[in-house]
Amino acid sequence: MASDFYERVYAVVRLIPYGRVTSYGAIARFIGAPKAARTVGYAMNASVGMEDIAAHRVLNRKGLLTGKHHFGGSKVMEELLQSEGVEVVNDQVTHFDELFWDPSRELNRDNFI
DNA sequence: TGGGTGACGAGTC
DNA sequence: CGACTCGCCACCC
Repeated sequence: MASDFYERVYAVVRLIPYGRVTSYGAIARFIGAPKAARTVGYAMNASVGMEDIAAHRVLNRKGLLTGKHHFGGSKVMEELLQSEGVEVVNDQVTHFDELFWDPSRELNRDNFI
């Protein structure tokens, strides 16, 4: 079975609203492992193939599509975001600060920890 | 068991 | 600003 850490990551990713984005670090903070942002990315890598995991809505702290190469194609991630109305230019989400969805601010931590 | 790795982030220069 | 370095932590040989 997947580790509890992975389960928490997936649980948060599943709650990212349509057309919104967040960052690996934000998820890491929310699940109680603020220093494990890299591991969150590792967990997302393992989520490739899970259709209920919107991994394309998770970016790095700058709003850069750093994980696009893990989507099977270099443009798949960008197309998924654009299909949700998220504008992407040069592998970067425009208006990232407005589209940013912070789980530790929008969610109740008590439901996860 | 030990060591390398990476879809990151923060600090420095 | 951008480019570099270092720390972090779960996971895979």
